[in-house]
Amino acid sequence: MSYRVDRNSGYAQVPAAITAGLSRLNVAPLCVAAGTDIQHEGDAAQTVYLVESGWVASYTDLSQGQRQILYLHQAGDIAGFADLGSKTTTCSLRSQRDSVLFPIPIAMLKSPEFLSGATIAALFEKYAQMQSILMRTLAAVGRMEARHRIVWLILMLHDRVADDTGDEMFEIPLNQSEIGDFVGLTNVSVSKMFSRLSEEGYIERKGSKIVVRRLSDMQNMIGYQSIHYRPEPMFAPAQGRSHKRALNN
Amino acid sequence: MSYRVDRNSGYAQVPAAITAGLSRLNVAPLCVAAGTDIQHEGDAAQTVYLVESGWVASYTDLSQGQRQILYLHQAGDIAGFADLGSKTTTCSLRSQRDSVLFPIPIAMLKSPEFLSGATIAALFEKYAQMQSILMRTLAAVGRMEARHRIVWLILMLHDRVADDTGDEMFEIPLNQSEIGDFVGLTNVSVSKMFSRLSEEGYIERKGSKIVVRRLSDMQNMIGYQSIHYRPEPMFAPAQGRSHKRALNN
DNA sequence: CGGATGTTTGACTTTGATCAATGGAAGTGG
DNA sequence: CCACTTCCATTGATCAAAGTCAAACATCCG
Repeated sequence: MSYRVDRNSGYAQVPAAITAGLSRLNVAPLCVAAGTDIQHEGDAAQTVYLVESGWVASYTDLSQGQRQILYLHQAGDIAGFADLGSKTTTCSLRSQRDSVLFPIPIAMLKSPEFLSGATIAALFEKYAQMQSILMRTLAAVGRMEARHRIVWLILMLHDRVADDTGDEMFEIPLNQSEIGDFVGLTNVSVSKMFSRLSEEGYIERKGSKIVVRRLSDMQNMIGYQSIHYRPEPMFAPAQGRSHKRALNN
Repeated sequence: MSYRVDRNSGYAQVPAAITAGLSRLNVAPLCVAAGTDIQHEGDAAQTVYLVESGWVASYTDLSQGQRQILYLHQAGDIAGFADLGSKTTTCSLRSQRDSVLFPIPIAMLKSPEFLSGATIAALFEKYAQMQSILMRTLAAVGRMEARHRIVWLILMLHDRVADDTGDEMFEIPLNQSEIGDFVGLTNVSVSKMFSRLSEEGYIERKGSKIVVRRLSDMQNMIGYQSIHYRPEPMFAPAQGRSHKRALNN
């Protein structure tokens, strides 16, 4: 697996090629406290946000007051990209934790100055990864029973947050109502499912943190396939080695 | 809205900039009959497919035999992009109707030959649009009751297939079980919802085709916002003026 | 301490799933 | 042309999973 990174947030970080592009633009970082509304559905679409650290949620509110969280952006993700082609934004953004963002004006994003070959490659890769995660979310929400959705959420976050320290404890940057808004349940169901999973020894809960105790049992329960970040850059076909089997288990 | 196009499939078509990139690659079109499996989950990820005409579905099968249709690709869409960064594909592809595809090897997709400025622009725009539709799907599936999901599906397809001929009849390229696999219901529920919508005069059914009879009532029912394709190309590549500000028209 | 925020639990209700039978349309082969 | 099959859609009866409602409990914090 390799790909270790220093930061405590696991190995998610802004790809070097994007950092490089960014440095050419002279964009100032933006620090936001947890719970800040960064963008509201319907605003003019002018900026995308590259997450440097923290957690940001993309969500949308439906006509009958229900909310759907569409994506949890971690370090290295770009929020707001879906609105690149529209006049107004179609989703809202909110920081779930204290976060640092780089607001990139769309005009700049499209400038040749930013779009060097390596940066384009990194962006494509990022978008592919986000699309893949979105699709997995859709499959979980569309076709799994409540219990399995929660297991899926835990495994997905565990996967995205994983580091090699062996410390398996991590935090879900959502409260139970928000978890419900993410996986299509109510806070009550979420609470019940968590309690059951805890009773049955699949997870252990310490405050808002979680330890996965029976990882492979949970993976088997829902047939979970690990999200594998590519250990080698997309545009450097390079030596075959590495992820032979990264998958299953 | 403008943007009329000749073909009978409404105004969806392959963006010119992508056609241009394609012509530099010498890719032969691939004709597939309706119901053909084009790619299976787990295959090596080597190719993406640009849809020239027809309908292609991306789907995934879950461990307990359930299927989730993730995306309906129409002319101009690219299927398989989510696997750009992985070794094996995470979704399967199937033609829902007779279709013509351009299989683009990923190595070629990444070649500078294909990736001219205008082609990059068109790809970004396409991905943004697909991400946006995926997010809307997720919101519908995650947070709407059965009846509203069906209404959403009809409106979404109506939107994507719309042309200006005033002929409001269109075909859903899915049978009722597949519709269920798309919006997270069973075929039985889908049948009941369609029957009710028809009784109530929202739609009219002629064989496998549909006419929307009370469009704005349906839009109000679920607070539907039209997917708006941008009336002008994002990078305005053709006439020199290139990337100045193309956006927020 | 009081207030805000979030979680847990139980009683009850509802939506959509499941099961099963029926019917229709299209295609095939004799 | 008629049996026969296959694939799909429809309908009704029943059931179960998750939603709703409401109250209690926990934590945190000034």
